[in-house]
Amino acid sequence: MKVLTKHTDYAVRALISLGMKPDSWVTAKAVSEEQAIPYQFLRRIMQELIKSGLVVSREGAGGGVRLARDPDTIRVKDVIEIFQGAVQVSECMFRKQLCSNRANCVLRHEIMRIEQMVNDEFAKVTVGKLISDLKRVQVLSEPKL
Amino acid sequence: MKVLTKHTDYAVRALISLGMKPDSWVTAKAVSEEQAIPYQFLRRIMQELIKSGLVVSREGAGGGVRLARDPDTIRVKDVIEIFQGAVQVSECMFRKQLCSNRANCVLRHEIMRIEQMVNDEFAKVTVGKLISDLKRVQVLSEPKL
DNA sequence: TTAACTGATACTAAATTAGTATCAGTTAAC
DNA sequence: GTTAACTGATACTAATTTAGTATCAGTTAA
Repeated sequence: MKVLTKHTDYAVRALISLGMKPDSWVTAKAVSEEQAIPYQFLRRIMQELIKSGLVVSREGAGGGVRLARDPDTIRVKDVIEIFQGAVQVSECMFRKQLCSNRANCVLRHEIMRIEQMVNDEFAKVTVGKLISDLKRVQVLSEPKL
Repeated sequence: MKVLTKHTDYAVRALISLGMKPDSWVTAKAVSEEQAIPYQFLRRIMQELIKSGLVVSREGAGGGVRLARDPDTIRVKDVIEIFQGAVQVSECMFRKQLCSNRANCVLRHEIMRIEQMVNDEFAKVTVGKLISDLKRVQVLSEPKL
């Protein structure tokens, strides 16, 4: 069971890269090298992130992209929704006729409950949190002076 | 984000059908009609369930399939693992070199945590539980005498 | 002997995911 | 004002997964 697609995975990692270099225009090239993401693929992912308003861009030489807002306000859930669509809340609740088969219905009820949990969890994880985790890990692994 | 594939969804519903008719051989045809599952597709799903030991079959006229054990011991998690593979515990833990990119690593850590939650939840849901939920729903919706 | 079944397996179609390529337009710097 | 370094837009292909179909062989009950 694969939770995140490459799109989402790469997007989050790109957002982390951008979040670690605040107030500067970072090129797609630089991110693609830093995160080992195929350049053209990342470009398309970036364009989605720009369209959705999570990052802003500047064209031309010396241009690039940067986060549009505080990393703490960018949730992994938001990124998932851009690339994989919203976590499905089963149609069951809204369209009664789909529930005529009740075996289907009780199963969906459980699925909905679990999907909601996943949703809530991914809403708690922000790019800001990942960056601070990352910095903590890096400090721990630094050789002692 | 789709949690269950049709394979798993159909399989669970088929198991519910079988669990509701204990001690009798139920044909794939009957299940396919009851649950509105394409017959040939269900047949292949059944064959997987048989191979994996969740159901047993009897060949020939008057044959069919039945649950191999108590519905309370058949977990949705088991079914997911048959058709969608185990919930991925990131390779990150086992192959250190994949963690050289730390942005990747902190993200995976969160994913692993959430996957574990999902895993645990689907382990709690058994076919027996779904059947009892189902019976409860049916009683509630019966017209009063 | 025949009809009702499952066992095994090969196949196709559709959808999703992953990745590539190209050309147009913008900007900084020389 | 030309050029190099960028993003914007968009069209395309390849690989993988998911969904579904079809067929023939073998087993069993009646």
